[in-house]
Amino acid sequence: MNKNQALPWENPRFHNWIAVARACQVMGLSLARALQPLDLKPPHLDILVNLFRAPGISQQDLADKLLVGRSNLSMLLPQLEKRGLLVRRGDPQDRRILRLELTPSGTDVTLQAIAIQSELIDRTMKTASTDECNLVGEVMTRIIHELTRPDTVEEGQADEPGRKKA
Amino acid sequence: MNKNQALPWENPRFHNWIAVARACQVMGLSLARALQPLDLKPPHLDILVNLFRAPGISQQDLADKLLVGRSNLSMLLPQLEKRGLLVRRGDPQDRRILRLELTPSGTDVTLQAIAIQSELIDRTMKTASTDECNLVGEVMTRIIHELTRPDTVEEGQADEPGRKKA
DNA sequence: ACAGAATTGTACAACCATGAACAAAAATCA
DNA sequence: TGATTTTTGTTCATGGTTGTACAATTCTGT
Repeated sequence: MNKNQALPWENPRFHNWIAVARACQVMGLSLARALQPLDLKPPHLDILVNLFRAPGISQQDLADKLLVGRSNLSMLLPQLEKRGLLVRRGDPQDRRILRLELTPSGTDVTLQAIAIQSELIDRTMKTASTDECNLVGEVMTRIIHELTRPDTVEEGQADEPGRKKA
Repeated sequence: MNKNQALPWENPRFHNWIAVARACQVMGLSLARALQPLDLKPPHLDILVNLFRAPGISQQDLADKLLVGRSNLSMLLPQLEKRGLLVRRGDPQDRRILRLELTPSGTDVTLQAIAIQSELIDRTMKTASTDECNLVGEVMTRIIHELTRPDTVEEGQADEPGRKKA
């Protein structure tokens, strides 16, 4: 039991990551509250932003970007479509695919939501200098690459988050 | 509409935070996979670790620490109790309170889970130097304080995450 | 002491997310 | 061409999370 560090709380890597995780959690809660007036939740915002930046994307590609399952989108997208925020148009070239696009009203809501999120993030991150901020982003990018390296991810045939890339 | 920054993608604070959020997401997915052999999910680990560090804590205090609702714990704790990982003992001083404690078997599982999590975090954070790592943690701590400042949180009387402190 | 307020944990309905099984369409390959 | 495999999206059962309503207990103020 004592051949390696039994309790990792004095390990800087460990407790510093715990701080990252907690910051994400409180940011998520704050964002959820800030989005309430628009009747949106963070997952909805993720969808809308990706549609804003990549109009015409398919549901599968969107699921890959968001790291969620296709079934998730199959449940959420009809709701947003009924609210008139987006449309799903069949692709004549490949009739399996539904291409997603924001409606004008959806674009409007998306811009409002982005403004809310941006304001929240800006206020929050003002506690760090630009240099610190950039360093944090750089470290996080390295972490993402480390965790998505194909040889450390090796996984099965699931429908769900983190599939093998075509 | 153009009185402020319409699209914040060239804002360093914004896109660097997006990197933080994504890193947390992939870390969460990796942790969930790494915990599968123990038949635990990240929320279970959060509970066990807090019981390990604060034996005898009440459900309410635990919910406050985890930033989840009491009802959440009322659903999860009986499962873990049935698995023999913890016990809920009534407090003779205050008969409303159930005090939580790990069983020996629960302590054993918790130590295994912590080892798994610690290994994952250590491998991941090795992509950053100790100084970078500490700076990240410091920035995150500032962010947490900013987001939990009482005057910016002002909220209602909900049962759920982020209540006013007694 | 006692009435009203506050706190702790539970029960339940609603919603969200996941993974497996499925149908339709396209790609592959003999 | 025709058979097999792959890809895309849906459906459904399961389980996780939230918020509300509630019973039991303790606290507060008079």
